Amino acid sequence: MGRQPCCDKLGVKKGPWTAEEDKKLINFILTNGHCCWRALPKLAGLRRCGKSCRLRWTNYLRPDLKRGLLSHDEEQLVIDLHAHLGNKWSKIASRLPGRTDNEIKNHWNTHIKKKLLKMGIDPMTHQPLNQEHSNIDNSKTISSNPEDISMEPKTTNTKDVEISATTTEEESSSTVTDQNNSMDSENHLIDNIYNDDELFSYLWSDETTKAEASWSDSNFGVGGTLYDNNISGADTDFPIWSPERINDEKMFLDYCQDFGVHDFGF
DNA sequence: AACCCTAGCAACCGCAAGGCT
DNA sequence: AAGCCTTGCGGTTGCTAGGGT
Repeated sequence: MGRQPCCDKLGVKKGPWTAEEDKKLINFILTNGHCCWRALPKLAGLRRCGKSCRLRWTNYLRPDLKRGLLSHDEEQLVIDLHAHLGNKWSKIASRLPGRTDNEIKNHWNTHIKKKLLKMGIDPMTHQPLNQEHSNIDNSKTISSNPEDISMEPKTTNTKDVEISATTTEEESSSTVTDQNNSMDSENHLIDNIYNDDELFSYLWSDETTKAEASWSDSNFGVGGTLYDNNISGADTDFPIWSPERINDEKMFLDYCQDFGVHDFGF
């Protein structure tokens, strides 16, 4: 029988999204959530495949996304996590609130890879290029097994990220640092989100009053949580932004105003 | 001014995983 | 247990803007 294509190719638009399409997608998701990506385009009046809609939403339209280049700390975290996890971009992204796997992957390929090469470090193995072979027998200091890597070459200061050797320890230690990191990131997120983007002020501006109801019900998760924790990875252990996480309600409302959801009826 | 080259990023594609029946 | 469906992931492509000649 074979796999059913993700969408009937006929009549499905591809390529860059228009502001109008973005708006439709945002409106629909704010109103109805995204219960079924496959059915979403039809329901939202979009000539796109569900996959494309999901990608657009998760990589570009989600209101909890950070925008702009990765900070030095974030970059360092990516390097450390990559040393540990390899090309598991979604897992890496799950440790960086507001960042998407696609964004991190792109950043890795365009910036970090080059930086590491310039510093004489193999971006895949995280070992010094000229020592790759001589270190094969010296696995105590630098292991070729990603699970065992306890130290990356000191590319930059690593004070903010320390990943211990074992998997379980890694989880707990990185959780602690992630929490610190994500608290900062969270503040950053609230400060920075969408401040500078005219497109978004347009996209989030009007025709969204019907979304009012959905903000208070379960469309965005239990008890009004804005986002499903699984959006960027199943094992997220950093604090996910949600109204509950913001201490007082006013702060939440301020936050909403920051990216234009004041028009949704708050 | 026109052309070429390159870097960066958004989006697509194919496959895999997991859930459901 | 098997097959189907949906979603998620990682690799890759292609467009565009900016810089250089």
